[in-house]
Amino acid sequence: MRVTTSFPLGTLRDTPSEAEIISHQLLLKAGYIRRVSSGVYAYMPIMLRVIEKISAIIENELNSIGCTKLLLPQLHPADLWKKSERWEGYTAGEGIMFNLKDRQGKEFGLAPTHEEVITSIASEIINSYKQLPQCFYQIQTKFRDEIRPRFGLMRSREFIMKDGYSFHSSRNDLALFYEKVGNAYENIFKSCGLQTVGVEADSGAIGGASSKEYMVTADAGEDSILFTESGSYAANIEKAVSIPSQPNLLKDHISGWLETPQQKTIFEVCKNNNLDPSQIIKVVIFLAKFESKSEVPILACIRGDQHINEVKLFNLINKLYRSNLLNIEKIEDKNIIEKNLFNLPLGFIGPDLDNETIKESSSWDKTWTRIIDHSASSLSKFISGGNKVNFHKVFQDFSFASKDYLIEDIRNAKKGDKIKIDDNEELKEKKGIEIGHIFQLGQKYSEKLNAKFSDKDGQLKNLWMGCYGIGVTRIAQASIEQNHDEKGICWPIQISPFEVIIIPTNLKDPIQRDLTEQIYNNFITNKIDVLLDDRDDRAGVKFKDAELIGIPFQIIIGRDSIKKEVELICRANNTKFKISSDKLLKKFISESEIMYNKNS
RNA sequence: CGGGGCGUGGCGCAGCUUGGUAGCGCGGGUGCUUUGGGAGCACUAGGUCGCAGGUUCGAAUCCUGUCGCCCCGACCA
Repeated sequence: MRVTTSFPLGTLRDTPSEAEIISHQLLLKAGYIRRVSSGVYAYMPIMLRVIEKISAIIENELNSIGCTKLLLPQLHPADLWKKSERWEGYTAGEGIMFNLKDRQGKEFGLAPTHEEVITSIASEIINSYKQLPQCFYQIQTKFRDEIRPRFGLMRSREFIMKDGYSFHSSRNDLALFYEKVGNAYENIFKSCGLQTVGVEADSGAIGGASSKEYMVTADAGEDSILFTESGSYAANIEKAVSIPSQPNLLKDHISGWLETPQQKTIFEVCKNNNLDPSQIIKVVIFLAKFESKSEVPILACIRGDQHINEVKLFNLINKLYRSNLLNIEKIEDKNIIEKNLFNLPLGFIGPDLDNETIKESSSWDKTWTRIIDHSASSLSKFISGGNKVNFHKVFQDFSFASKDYLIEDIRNAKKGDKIKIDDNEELKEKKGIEIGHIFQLGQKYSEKLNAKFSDKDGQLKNLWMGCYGIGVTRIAQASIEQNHDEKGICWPIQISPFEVIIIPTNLKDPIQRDLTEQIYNNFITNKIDVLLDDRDDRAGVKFKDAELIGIPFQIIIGRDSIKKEVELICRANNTKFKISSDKLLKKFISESEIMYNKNS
């Protein structure tokens, strides 16, 4: 490709002010993407080459474990999503699915994911266990109506994703294939030159049993991951389970009521009464809203030095009730409290808050669903709200084990916690960018969509399913987050838009010009991804651009052309080789091979 | 949706407090000089100051509304 005639670069001198994190700034500054609307980007030619390289790596690896590529529609009829009972949850209220009506008034959604479509199609073509297992995948634009798109391609409303769906005759076969995909994923990310961690994850709205996320570790990441140094454990903070630190037990002589005027937070109560947060039980109230329109008030208790994990809480409540849970939110709004609750001593609530606090006139469930975290239930003596404004009290031998209280894990694990009682290893925390996610869905979708096959005994059974995602555009940006310096991007060679860029420093010099053409043609003939910066610009400009766009190798053609000598420079570590032009190709091939092997 | 900030040429910004008819740097074009680290000089094109109302003799500037964008939070395969 020649910059002047077929590959305009579109780099910017200044960093656009809209970008906050480095990878987003570089994508814009180096001319890879242009913003069209909030969370909607155009991928410029140079970006498309990166996307295609990543896609090729993915395809290669998935094909090798027997997956088959296809392409599914992006416009999905609402009926299909109503069958899986996801239409309401994905469109109404907090819905993330763009949806629209055609001229007949028929409803459609723009697909954020394809379980429904693939399941209905697969069930039409799969009839017998003899056809199993099968795995179909596609690489395609997905849509999500993000409330707040941010960080460029990291959280955008339109993005390219590889999504795959597998079908199996048994739970066991699914589990085996899931492992296989996990291995393929490790290979894919390695081949992309990325450092990733596989972590246990929450399976979220998509549902299903087991789920694993692949994270690129980077400070700009939006997820927190907890792991042990030895690698024995790694999980998303949403999912992580740990042993809380030991509490400071209350002294024996403390008992009865504590007057705590205006002390509504744990911090204030501790400061004014010389207490430790682990001696207090914090009570937080939530409202759970269900698809069936029913609303259930939740009383969640946890030790004062710990935090409630709302994902765990959500999953727990979702399991507890029949109807689909839409969301849970903290009850904070004064109007809502006044309308539904009676004399709520906000800031002074205890675990024994009376059901009488819920007004008869309220549309809510009339009893509190009481959930106590293990960290709280194990305290035999503790301080909590007195259910009376300006008072806390000491609870002694309070029995959470009675039938009114559910003792569960609703706690955020945190760094410093231990994993096992007999193991001293502590959890560490890092930020991560989720670039892949694999799930064992089980039979959730095949049941809803009636996707069956005949087993060996001729019996109709529901298909077992897995689903597997990789954020293609997210990989591109995450890679920049991991591979850049003060000059710009340093692509891993495997996903770089070009392997090498040729920079003639002075094209007016006929010797340089001829040598440039000769080298360029030679590289093209040898099927090397080469970009020729044939702009009639000063050398400095071309050097800066080459560094900014991050091509791993540069060939500088300059003064020594007369001696048929050129320079080969490695972008990442700035090693330079002065070399005769007839040995250049060979040298480049050996150097680039080293780089390919090092990264993968 | 709550809090904060910003919309002025392709990009980065000044001007707004105190109204007087738009400016700087970079980028673009042309010419000459220069040519291994974002060149110099000269000339030049390009903006209904997000949009709509209002106040005023006069609005980028003041007022009202509205749209868009960014950041924090809530939210999130």
